[in-house]
Amino acid sequence: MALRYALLASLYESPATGYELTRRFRERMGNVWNASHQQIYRELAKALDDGLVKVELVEQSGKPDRKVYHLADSGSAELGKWVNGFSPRPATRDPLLLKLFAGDLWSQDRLSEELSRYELDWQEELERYREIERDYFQDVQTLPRHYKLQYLALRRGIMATESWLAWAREVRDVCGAPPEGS
Amino acid sequence: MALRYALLASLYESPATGYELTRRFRERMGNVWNASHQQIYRELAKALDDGLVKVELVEQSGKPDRKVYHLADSGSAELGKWVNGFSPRPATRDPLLLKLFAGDLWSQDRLSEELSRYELDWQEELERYREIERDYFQDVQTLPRHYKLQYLALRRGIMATESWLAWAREVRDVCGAPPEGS
DNA sequence: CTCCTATATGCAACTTGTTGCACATGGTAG
DNA sequence: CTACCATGTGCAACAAGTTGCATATAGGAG
Repeated sequence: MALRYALLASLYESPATGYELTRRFRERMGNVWNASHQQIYRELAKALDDGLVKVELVEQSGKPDRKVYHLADSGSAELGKWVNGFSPRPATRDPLLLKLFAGDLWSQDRLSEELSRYELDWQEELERYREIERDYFQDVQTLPRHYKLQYLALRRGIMATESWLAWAREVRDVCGAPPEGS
Repeated sequence: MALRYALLASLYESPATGYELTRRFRERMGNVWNASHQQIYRELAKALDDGLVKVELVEQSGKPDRKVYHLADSGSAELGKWVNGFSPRPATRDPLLLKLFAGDLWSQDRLSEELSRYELDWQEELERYREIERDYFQDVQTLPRHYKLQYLALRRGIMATESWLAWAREVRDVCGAPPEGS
């Protein structure tokens, strides 16, 4: 049911179309929740069926009509119940770490190569996050609680990515695989 | 297909029954891969069907026979191919972070309470990891590569958990929710 | 004596996530 | 002129993960 709550939580911020929700997940909430547009459209239809959201049709010329989804009263009630309940930690399933257990089959060069790709990725992501931090969260203590909490989600993204980068350095230390430029 | 490779990787270490694989995932590889016993038995049957593993029946009195699975040649070949290919980063879906986006519906007390539960959990996990580190990985540089890589998986667990704990402290700083004993 | 835990296996139904495809148009890059 | 990208919606098939149940025995806690 968690995707359902992810959608409700995003609609709680502001009404949106399935397309916009897809972008929010990809761009602003990538660190928090992921879902494809197919999954989102499917789940929105179900939530509509269950009366948790309402739709407003907005006609457009050329393109298909926009279906703007709003949170219904029962929707925010449900969301409230879920948010105030306890959620267990998500399970980890990481292919990169898994490969370490078949290390003898993994050539040192390929490990190093793959690690470099990940590092580039993490570095880029970290820079994106830091930019958002600079641009939108200068004076955190003065912000209303709502934005403080979103800031904390961003901070989690930053810290998680930094932690991966620090780990990558340890991998190179232990395995003697020097970074790209050395 | 990734669960399949998780099983092959674990069998690459040593042959095991479905039951033992379940325990390995839960105890030693919790940080890397998770799967229920139902999922594991189902996937083992499929892998057997595809000729990637072999079974050896070991009779027992009282209990059901043990089915000890071994990696077949085609199994380690497949595993080798997968390990040396590139795996994209897994998507994140974290209910705790998601709740931050519906912050107005989340009472300060419940946030603080839930955070405390997570912190206890992380703390315990961290101690378990540190114990393993102390007991089995004293002289990392002298270990063969195979164990070095497993050590790095453990290090990832330690660093990830430490990072979560550091984040929890930031949450308390920003939200003014003091830790348990204060 | 009963309940719980550990060992050891598995089926069936359901939910969630992925992948490939489809349609419709306007703008921009080559 | 053509190909791709952005907007906007969705179906269908499949793979993966969850939840509930079932079976069988031995040992320990209460």
